[in-house]
Amino acid sequence: MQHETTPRDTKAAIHRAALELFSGQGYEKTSLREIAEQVGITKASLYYHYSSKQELLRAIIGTFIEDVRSVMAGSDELEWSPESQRELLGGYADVIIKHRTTGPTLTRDIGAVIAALDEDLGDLIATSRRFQLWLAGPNPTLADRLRAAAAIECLGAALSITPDDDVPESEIRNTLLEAALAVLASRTPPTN
Amino acid sequence: MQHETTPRDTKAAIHRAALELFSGQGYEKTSLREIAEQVGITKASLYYHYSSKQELLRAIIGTFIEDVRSVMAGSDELEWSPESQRELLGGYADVIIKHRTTGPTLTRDIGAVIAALDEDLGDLIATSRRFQLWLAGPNPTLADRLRAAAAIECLGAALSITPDDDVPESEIRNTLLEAALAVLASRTPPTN
DNA sequence: GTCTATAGTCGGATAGAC
DNA sequence: GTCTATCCGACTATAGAC
Repeated sequence: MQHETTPRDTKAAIHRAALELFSGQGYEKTSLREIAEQVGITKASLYYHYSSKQELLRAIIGTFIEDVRSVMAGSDELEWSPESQRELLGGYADVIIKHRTTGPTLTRDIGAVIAALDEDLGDLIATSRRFQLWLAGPNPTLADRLRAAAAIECLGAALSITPDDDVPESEIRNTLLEAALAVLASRTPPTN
Repeated sequence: MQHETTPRDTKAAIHRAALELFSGQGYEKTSLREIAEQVGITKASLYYHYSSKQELLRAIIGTFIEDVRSVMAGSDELEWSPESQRELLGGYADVIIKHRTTGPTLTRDIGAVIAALDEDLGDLIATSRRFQLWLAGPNPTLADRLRAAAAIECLGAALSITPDDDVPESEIRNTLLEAALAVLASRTPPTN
């Protein structure tokens, strides 16, 4: 009862507003003035909660990055097998679907995201490479690695679902997971 | 022998420099000052050749967009069949591979590209929707449409090939085309 | 915690001399 | 065709009053 607005609400409101604006019009095109306006405070107050625009972006993508890293890191511990391959790919699908709302921000302003990741970027790229390689199976050819990349792209299609097509999440998950597995299994072209 | 530099060279040099910088650091983050600096002229001179930053972007993505539109428009004329499906998907793969260098710019700053397309955007989206729907086959379910989206994403993996992996383009094409077709054929999950 | 005010920077774009 | 010089606007960020 010390303030008329609960202290933590403002920070959360900023987070929400920023996510909305970043998704809608991109990171670069969104100014702190706009965010502050939407929340109903001024730019200066915003700086009390987040010390820079980048830190705000980091706060938004942070949990997503953590989840992705955690799933990918599974490839360092699990032995490759068709079953574990399916399991990890499924986990990856889950993470993408879970963070669907963050998707547009990530997709539209990769450059800004990369800049925000800064020192964590190296780790993430390395982890991602290992994941992709693991996914390609034992003794992979170049084509196998290409297929692994394509399979990952497949799951990214979950980000392209517009809100008005309200497909249940479980169907998105199953359909795309099967699609990704089909990609991995698509060796030796039948005709060409 | 009228000038020390051939007249048309400057315009081409600007185009090259812009493509390089846009790909490397994104459209928004690249300033006209940087581009001019790299070419060895001033900002003002740049405006002699391109009347705005957007027009420069349009020049870069223009031929790609035209090629994509042209391939997708094929779905308006061809009757659906497994063969025509394969043919159109192959054509799409060809276009993406051909314009691989433009890829990063397109991927990284979708927002700017959309803004640059402006009045052509409506057409392109409509064409793209029809293409995706056509690809999903006759009387498609929601899952079929999802698979069509995923198949298209698959081919996008061609954009993620780093220059140092020098896989021959024909192998990229065949591998990804087979992968995309596998996605479309991945109906009725075996277990779930 | 929130405000006003402002510093300081950089962006895109134009005018006009050469 | 290229330059110098300059405009205007918007942005991030900080200082300091309340």
